[in-house]
Amino acid sequence: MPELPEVETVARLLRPHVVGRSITDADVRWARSVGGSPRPFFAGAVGARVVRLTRRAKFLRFDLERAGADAGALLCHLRMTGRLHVEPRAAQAGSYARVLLHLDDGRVLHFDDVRKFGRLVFEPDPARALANLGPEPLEAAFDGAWLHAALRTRRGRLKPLLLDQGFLAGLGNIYVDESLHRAGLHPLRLAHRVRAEEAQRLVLAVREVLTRAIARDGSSFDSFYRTPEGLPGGFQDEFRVYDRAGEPCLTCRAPIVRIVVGQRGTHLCGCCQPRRPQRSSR
DNA sequence: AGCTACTCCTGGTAGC
DNA sequence: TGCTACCAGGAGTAGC
Repeated sequence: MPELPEVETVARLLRPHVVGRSITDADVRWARSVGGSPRPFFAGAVGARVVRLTRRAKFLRFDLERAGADAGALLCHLRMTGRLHVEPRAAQAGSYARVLLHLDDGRVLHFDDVRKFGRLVFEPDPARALANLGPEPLEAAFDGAWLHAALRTRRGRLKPLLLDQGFLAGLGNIYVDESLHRAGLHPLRLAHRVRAEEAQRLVLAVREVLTRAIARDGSSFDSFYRTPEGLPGGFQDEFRVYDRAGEPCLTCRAPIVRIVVGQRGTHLCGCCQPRRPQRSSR
């Protein structure tokens, strides 16, 4: 599933192909993919020029201009099976193509999405649309002190909170499981009981996992995620718990177990991630 | 307000 | 072989 590292990879690889290009036409093949109504999408996108492509949380943001003035943005969320890629005009659209944007260099930006959960919408005020997201985990503001203070105000379990994009932006099921294992924290730990040094460990684990995953162009454990170039990522080779139920923990050899937390498959090592906090030595 | 359950979708797979 | 039932999952929304 595209999470922060996958979306970051898509932004990096797509950028040289779309920044500076004008959108000359749009072909909407599934209306809900553009927010339900093709007409405002068409009006917002066609004739505009892409001046920037950035990532915020799991969103791709294509900033648009008309006659040199800001003209909103296209926001794309890939959800589980969305894929963006640029092809020559002659290339045939796949059977899962949901939106096609024709560019002024004769090429076409394809938004494919098997499960139709993804979105490519026109947003006149992108800053407002993205305003409720939590901090970026790779930015300096996300540190142990911030996380500890933020966790103390929450009554719920650790994992559902880390998946909440309003709390922290960009993590999904895979990277939460991987980060919690590396930090030695059980996903069902109560957020407000996480101690300062544990929050610090979690910050370092999240940063480490995301940085490694970005370096490997994300994770492709099934057939869905591919870079815009059509290649799989490589971080699935570094999974320690995700999709490894029954296999030995790479740290202690105990079998990885799979439980369900907030309707999500959750993978952990019961030995390295104890349910009760370890006694502090001091 | 803050948390949990349900919904959207479809391909793949397990079971018969 | 071919059918059915069920699973995966991000995030918006409804409900407690």
